[in-house]
Amino acid sequence: MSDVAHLAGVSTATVSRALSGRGATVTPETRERVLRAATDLDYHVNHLPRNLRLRSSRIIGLVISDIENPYFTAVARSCEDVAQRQGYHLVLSNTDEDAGREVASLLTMTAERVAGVILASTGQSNEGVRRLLATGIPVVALDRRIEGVDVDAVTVDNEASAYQAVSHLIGLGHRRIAIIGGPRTASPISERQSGYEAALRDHGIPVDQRLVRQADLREHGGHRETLHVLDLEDPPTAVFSVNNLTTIGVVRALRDCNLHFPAQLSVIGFDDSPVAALLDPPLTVVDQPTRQLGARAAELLLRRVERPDAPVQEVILPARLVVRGSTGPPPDPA
Amino acid sequence: MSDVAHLAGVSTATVSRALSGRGATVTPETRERVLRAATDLDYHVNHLPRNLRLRSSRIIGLVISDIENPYFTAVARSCEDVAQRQGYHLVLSNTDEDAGREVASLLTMTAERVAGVILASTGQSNEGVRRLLATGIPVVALDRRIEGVDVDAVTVDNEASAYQAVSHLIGLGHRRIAIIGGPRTASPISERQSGYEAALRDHGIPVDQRLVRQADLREHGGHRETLHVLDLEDPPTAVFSVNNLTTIGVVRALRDCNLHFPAQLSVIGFDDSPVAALLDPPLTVVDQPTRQLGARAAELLLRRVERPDAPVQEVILPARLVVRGSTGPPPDPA
DNA sequence: TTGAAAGCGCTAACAG
DNA sequence: CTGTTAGCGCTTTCAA
Repeated sequence: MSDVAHLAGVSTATVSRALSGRGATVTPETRERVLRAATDLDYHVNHLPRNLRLRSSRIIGLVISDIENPYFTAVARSCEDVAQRQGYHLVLSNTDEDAGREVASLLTMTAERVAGVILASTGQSNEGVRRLLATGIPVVALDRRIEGVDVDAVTVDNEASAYQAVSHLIGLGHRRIAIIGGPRTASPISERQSGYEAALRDHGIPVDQRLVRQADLREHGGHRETLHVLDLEDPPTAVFSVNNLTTIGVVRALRDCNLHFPAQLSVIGFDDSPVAALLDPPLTVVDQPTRQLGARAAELLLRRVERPDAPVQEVILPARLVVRGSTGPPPDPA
Repeated sequence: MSDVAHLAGVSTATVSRALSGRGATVTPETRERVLRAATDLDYHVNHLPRNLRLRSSRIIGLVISDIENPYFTAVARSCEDVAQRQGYHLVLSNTDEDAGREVASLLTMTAERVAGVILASTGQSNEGVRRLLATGIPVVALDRRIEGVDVDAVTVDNEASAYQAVSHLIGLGHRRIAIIGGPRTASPISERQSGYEAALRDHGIPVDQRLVRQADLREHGGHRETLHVLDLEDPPTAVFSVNNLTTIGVVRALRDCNLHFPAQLSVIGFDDSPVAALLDPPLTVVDQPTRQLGARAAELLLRRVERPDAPVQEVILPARLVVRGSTGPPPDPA
């Protein structure tokens, strides 16, 4: 940088002003000279000292629980689009639903003084979040609320969408509807279960706890729990799967049992994908607004980076039931 | 930090040595005192000055062309696992096959002085790579070679695997085999096309250019090009799709035309996934070793971070044909 | 509008 | 083994 200053015949302060041009006042002519000198010397700014001086970087962290889940990658993509447009870069970190990894990630991000963090928390510890906030780094909760801290959040109206999905099944005549759920610690999952229970209750159908299963949020869990409910003496006529990965397991289980949907069993999954529409028949699903989730989260975060003490905001987005071929009336009573 | 030094009754240099403990020599007793002081004051190290001083961060960049492609997320996951185990963090950047975004990403990573970069290049410009290397930041090519620069690389033996896939079809009796390819600029794609041509040639089958299609690497392209070849007066009896996203389009096109595989047309796709096995019948695919690709790339990079002038290494991993139900003998001549 | 100079908070020579 | 000291390369007051 001092080389550039020399060549342009100015001070390093002026080079800085000319190049970063942040509200700085430089003669167009001086700027021109500096720019040319920088080009001639193939000079490119180094962010390390800048970050130190500014006590922050233009990087925002996105911490998700499963990088291989299309739901999160869709969210990540839209986050990145928004961030990039504002001149921020995205650091992606994958926790695998492991609270320890989550904390470790957040501590590193704190140490690196990222500009802010968007977090889909495992919900098992908020130590990492507390340190971020203590260091003055804003946090936006994505997909899941974070217990015990008051931060901006972008979530989906899980209860309403589950209610709608289950009501659809009830409307088709189903009475025995299984739910393949997950750990209650994740708020979206427990909200979907609540929506399921509310829909049954409102239609005068008692909740049969044997039909309420908790799987891991993987294909394996969906497969196992589906086999479990199919094995009951009074099996369900419909299955509501609350997660895209478990849905794959559900479909595989039906395939294994040689059961066809919707003739023998109706299926509703969560999250849409090109492949959901490719199954035969195509899957009825609850489609989450992933694009918007990511974009809104990034917007909320960047807004707060600029105005750290704006009022806390919570955005709840609606999901939408996409009715396709995997749901139909229950089979005639055996 | 100076607060901690005060409380522990030592200098900041000793605090640094005690906390980062890099080959540093501190009495266990002193370290103990420093650690306690740090805990008492809730002190946590700030990487910004450290990065400046060390002229580098412990962050490695991973630049991919499509964050929503399961192939790349699987690679990213294994990269991150390896990196994290060595105390590095991963910055993920998505270029969307856009050379401009690729260059911009690499310039930012250069400015942030990441420890190294793993790059699946669009192959349209190596300006970003040149600046990285000029700044002394190592680069590993992933999936695709980078023209004009001599760097470590981890790729798949695309030609051999395509050869194997097409030979499988020929062995079943197919003679008219279409390939749904992509832009030749991406080396894996053009290698797969070469493998396709070699297999035909070795079996005495002429290459019919009307069956060689170049799609974008998206679902849409696969769909369109499949419809195109099906519309020929002499349509193929088998389709080889060289990309996981185009394969989805291929399957959708067959669905649209009410064609069943393998009875009326055999299909081979690229990249395995839980869903490929769920289609009815399940898809025959070329399964790339994504786990290994990511892990080897990260290992190569970290090795080079430590020994910058080790000899350049190129790792070529084999892919494997997984024969399932979507391939069978061609239909009886009409 | 520009320059001089101070400093961001660590790390690493060097001396003791 | 530990302290002193000198930076890392920018940004930003403050004064001219």
